[in-house]
Amino acid sequence: MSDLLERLRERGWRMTAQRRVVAEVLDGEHVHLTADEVHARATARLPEISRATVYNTLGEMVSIGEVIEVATDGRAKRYDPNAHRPHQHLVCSRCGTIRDVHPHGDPLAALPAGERFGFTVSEVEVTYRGVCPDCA
Amino acid sequence: MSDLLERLRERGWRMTAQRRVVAEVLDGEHVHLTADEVHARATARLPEISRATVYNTLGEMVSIGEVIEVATDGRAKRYDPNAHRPHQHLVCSRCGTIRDVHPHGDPLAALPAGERFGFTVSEVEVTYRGVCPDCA
DNA sequence: TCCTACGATAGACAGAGTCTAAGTCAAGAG
DNA sequence: CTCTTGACTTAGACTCTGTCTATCGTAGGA
Repeated sequence: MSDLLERLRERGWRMTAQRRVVAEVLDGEHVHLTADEVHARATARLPEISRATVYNTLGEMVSIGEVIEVATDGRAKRYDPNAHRPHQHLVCSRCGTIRDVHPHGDPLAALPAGERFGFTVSEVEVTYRGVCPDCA
Repeated sequence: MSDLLERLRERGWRMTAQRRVVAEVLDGEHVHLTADEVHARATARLPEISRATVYNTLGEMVSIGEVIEVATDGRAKRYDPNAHRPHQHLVCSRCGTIRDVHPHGDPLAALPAGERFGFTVSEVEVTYRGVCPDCA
């Protein structure tokens, strides 16, 4: 557990109680939390942690690539600590559950040059939608 | 043009000046606008139209399937009147501009049965990200 | 132990979207 | 054509998510 914390330390991060708590919350969850959910869980362990710090810390983790930001429905972003392996998401349209999935092939290759309109395309995000077994 | 307006009438919509203007704005644009951009353009033709009405009207169009809502990371949702033909989106990560693209192959086929976890997968949404020529 | 630059904090602010109560008007009935 | 009615519109307050700023605190090196 908490090799996320280990990797952050290796990157020269100053290790504060707040950052430790945020990393632990993310690492301990199997579902993808919103920033405010992370804040709520962090507050349980460290009552004086502020919302801004949670947002900052999450933002920093995202920018160094340790965590992925997932925008599922235009509501709050969710944070996915499982950044070390490329994966896509499978979302239940009823209950909103998100699962990580690993499709084969490179979806980027499916976009021909003639359809790129001069963009420098760097990434592709695939979201499968359906109904999970529990909701069916 | 404006068969969107025609289809709305056929669905028994009460035809008000506001709805007409919103439909015309959407129909006349080839880029995908945010709700507030739709409001700005609508205001140019009908100065007293309110923001709530634009949101309501867009929401209704989405719910009857005449318009697609595109949620890009954290930013404002954009509205895509091109709902009758399947397509995917190419988003500029700087300015948020969205273009429709048509990749080849069926992205649904890339998800093997063993990765579906019992879900009935019905649709897939692919978003390519990059930097557009103007922002480069 | 002491310093100081990096990190944390509270709370104001901003953007996107929703809700409500009250007023308006499209379109069917007479 | 006029009346009636309930669907539609409005202004603006409100909520939610996220950002910024000024100030305070502290991790970790000297």
